[in-house]
Amino acid sequence: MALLDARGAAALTMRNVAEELGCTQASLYRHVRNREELVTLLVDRAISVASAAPPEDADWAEKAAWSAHRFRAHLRRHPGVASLLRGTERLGPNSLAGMNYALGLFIGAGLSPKLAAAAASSLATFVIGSVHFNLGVDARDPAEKRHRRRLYRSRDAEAVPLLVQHADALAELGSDDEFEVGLTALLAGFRVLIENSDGTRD
Amino acid sequence: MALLDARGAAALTMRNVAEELGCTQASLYRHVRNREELVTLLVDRAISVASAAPPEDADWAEKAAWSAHRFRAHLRRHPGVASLLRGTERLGPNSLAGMNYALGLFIGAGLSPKLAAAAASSLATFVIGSVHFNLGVDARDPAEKRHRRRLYRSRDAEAVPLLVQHADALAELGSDDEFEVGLTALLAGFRVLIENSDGTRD
DNA sequence: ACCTGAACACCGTTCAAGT
DNA sequence: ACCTGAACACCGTTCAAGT
Repeated sequence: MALLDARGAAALTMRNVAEELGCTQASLYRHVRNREELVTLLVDRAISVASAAPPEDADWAEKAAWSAHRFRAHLRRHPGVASLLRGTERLGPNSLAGMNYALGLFIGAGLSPKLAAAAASSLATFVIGSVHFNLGVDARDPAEKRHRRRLYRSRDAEAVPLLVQHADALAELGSDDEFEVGLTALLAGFRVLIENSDGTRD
Repeated sequence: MALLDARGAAALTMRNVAEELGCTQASLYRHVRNREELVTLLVDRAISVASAAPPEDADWAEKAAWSAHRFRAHLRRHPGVASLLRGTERLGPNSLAGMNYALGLFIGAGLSPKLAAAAASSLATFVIGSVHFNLGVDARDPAEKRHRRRLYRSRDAEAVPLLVQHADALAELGSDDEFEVGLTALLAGFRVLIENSDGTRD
């Protein structure tokens, strides 16, 4: 994990891990089936750190938002972990615990187990996806902002007129704002879903 | 692209591409700066195929849903492309055209350019994320379904009681349902956003 | 200009051999 | 049981040399 944080996902090779641990690469295979398993373990551990319990005095939407923010913040602080996240690694014990928690949250809010699971999963998809697609981009860096604006403005005004026209607004939009809008929309959508399924309940 | 579809992302090596093209690996670097550039070009081409125009007689939400479904379907038919998708590769001409289209859609629906960009970006994040995190999982396969149910049911009932309790419902939930719920929620949330920003408009 | 052959510095994984 | 050294079959990239 130290290696991953310090030198990034690309440096997480069996040779480097072995060196960090002071043994040969071959010995690692005594403790871990292959590199894939090592990655799974690392990801699951990172998830455990990220999933603390939200404040008790809050409704489901506030709790969901709180957890989503915390999870995202943790992943952004450890970009190496984020870049390792794939669909196949949701099976570790800590990932499952997180899923169990989210499921309880949405069932408590009034959704059926199936809908609750879909909602929880969608939320996780969005959080992880939004980190994943903004890796290596620091939105707060002014140089980055200028670069984005120049990029949009220099495009072909015939092909993508709106990008050119609104280059300033687009450059201004950081990944934080983007995340906030998406999260708010998703939760508002869940609320609509809850109200609708309330109506059709027997 | 043929190589990618036939043998997957892992087989997309410079040596294999060279062999497919009937030349040496070294010659590839005459046409492409490095492997990264090759990937970017492939991804952008795939996006162009996926982004056809939705039917004219539809409101913004129907159009957005139509495009999202089409994009997702295309990515699922070409898993190799999906697994190559990263945040850094949204800069190809076709990706930008898609972004321009989505921006127009949400501005037309009544959002400010900034909010429209955030909405478009969130939607893309969700679509790509949901494909990404379900790679290699065929939800319709009954064996897969049984396997999921067994997986949930065999967990520790103390640690993750809800997963065990609702194992059947969770196993039933495929990635299609999951996507549908998330997409609907996101669009419903955008609608709320539009109504609110209508009210506060000068 | 474009291509080749050969090399460089890396990977993940395996396995007989040691203790 | 755990570790080592050495190898195997791969990577992406570079570069002098050819045409």
